Amino acid sequence: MNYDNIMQLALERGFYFPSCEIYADAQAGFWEYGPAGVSMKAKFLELWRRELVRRDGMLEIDGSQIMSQSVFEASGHLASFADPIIRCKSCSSTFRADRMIFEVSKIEIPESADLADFDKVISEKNIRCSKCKGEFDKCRKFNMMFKVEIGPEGEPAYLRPETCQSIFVDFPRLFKTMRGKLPLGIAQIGKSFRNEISPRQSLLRLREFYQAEIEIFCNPNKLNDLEKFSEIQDTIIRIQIDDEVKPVSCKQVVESGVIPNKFVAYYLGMLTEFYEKAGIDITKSRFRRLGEKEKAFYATVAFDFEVQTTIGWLELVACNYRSDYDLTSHANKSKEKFEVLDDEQKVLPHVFEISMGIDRSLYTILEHSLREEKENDRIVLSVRPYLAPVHVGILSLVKKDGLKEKTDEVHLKLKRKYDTFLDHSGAIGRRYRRLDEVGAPFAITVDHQTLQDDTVTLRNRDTMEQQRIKIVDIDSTLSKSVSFP
RNA sequence: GCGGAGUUAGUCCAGACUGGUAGGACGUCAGCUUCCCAAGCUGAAGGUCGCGGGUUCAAUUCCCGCACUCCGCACCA
Repeated sequence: MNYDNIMQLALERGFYFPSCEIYADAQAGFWEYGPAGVSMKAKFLELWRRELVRRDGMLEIDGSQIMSQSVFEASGHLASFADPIIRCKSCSSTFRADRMIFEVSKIEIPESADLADFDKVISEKNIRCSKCKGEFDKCRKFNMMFKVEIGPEGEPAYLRPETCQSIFVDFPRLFKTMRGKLPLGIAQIGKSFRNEISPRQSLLRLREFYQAEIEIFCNPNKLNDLEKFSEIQDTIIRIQIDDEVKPVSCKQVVESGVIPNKFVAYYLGMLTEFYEKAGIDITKSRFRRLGEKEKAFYATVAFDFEVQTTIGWLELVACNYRSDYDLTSHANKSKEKFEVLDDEQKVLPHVFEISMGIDRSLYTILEHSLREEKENDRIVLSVRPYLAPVHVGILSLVKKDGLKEKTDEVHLKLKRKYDTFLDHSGAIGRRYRRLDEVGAPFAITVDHQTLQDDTVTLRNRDTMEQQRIKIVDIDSTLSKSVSFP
């Protein structure tokens, strides 16, 4: 199913929809999660906690979304998270100054150079608009961070453009108080904000979006000294080598030197296992090593985890080896000490980051899970049961003869523990179809036989088959079927 | 930001050229019927036709501006 099908499902079934849509001044790039979206997101994040945070013994924090200016002076975002742009005075086309200059004059100016340097070259080389030959306005910086003003004096601060800065800033306290030992993972789920020039495609390019980020602090001298590597050494990851995606075990990928060390391979393997359990079609995924030009300014080695969707390859996770870039910067700026003891030696940890886009991941799960079954005239969202927005539909075959009351009783027993949907009205087939579309893996139906022997039918979403089970056994049956792996 | 196409009920769309405040399908709700897979019948609710301005006696329709959505370019941690 394609992007449009997912969009329609999202709007009709309450997965997500545009923010502030009743007002004309609603801005692009902001979307809301509806009930089904929230339910699925919560379960996805629970899986993430299980498969990454708890599995690897990481710490989880929840930091402020607004952070002080100093943080971003140190992190480099104030200077580097901005593009020098020039605008044509006559046709108002906007270009990146550094690229325009390079194309025309072959002079390379780093994008972080002073604005005056760009203006100087533009006037010296008489660079004109490539569309209309018009003159350019003065070069200016477009910073993608949202600035906010704090208090009556309007002190400057920023909405964080990535969640991880809290983790770096908090690292000294966390390491001391949580009795940290390297390697130590610190994780965070939260919102980040980027003033994208042109947000697109609903959840895929947002101005306000969710990230699940993990920063693993490690001793750079011990990147191949990792006992737990044996856990994932046979896990197959799909990695792009010379334009070809090959499935290779984590062990092989290190031995062949495609991935620089066991440490990185370990987390890429773990990430693959996570997405497999999240129901993404792993055969449509790849790790792609980024070239020098594509990498973020803080990364020394970067792998993107990408998946194939109907609108092309989509980046779900950025895995960056950030070395000591962040800790050194924050140490210099704040005078705080970031060195820690590892085997009686003082080291400044390096950081490997797994930066996941939650919204994009959820979209991909929907796209990889939604299918149309023409023979049964239905659309089915075959998500993993433990991620389903609704675990179980609870239906009365008909309303009368006391079946409604009996159904309500069954519902009452289940609704605290499971995400249920109670439904008494309409044709039974239609109610099953509706549940199929929100991905409910099971439906329980109370019929006339229920009144005689306290049994109900349990319908399986994917097979449409039913089995009859005792009411007292519903809980244990469901419990097994919808629990996390 | 540029170029193109759009925006009408929860969803998908018709209507407009020829101005007189809207219609279908699906969905939703209620009732009857059926009694396990979108059946049928009856009825109902739901739209200031994206927003603002202009022309006009009258604008969803014509004109202008803006926003949003989609596609392409550019941008993109």
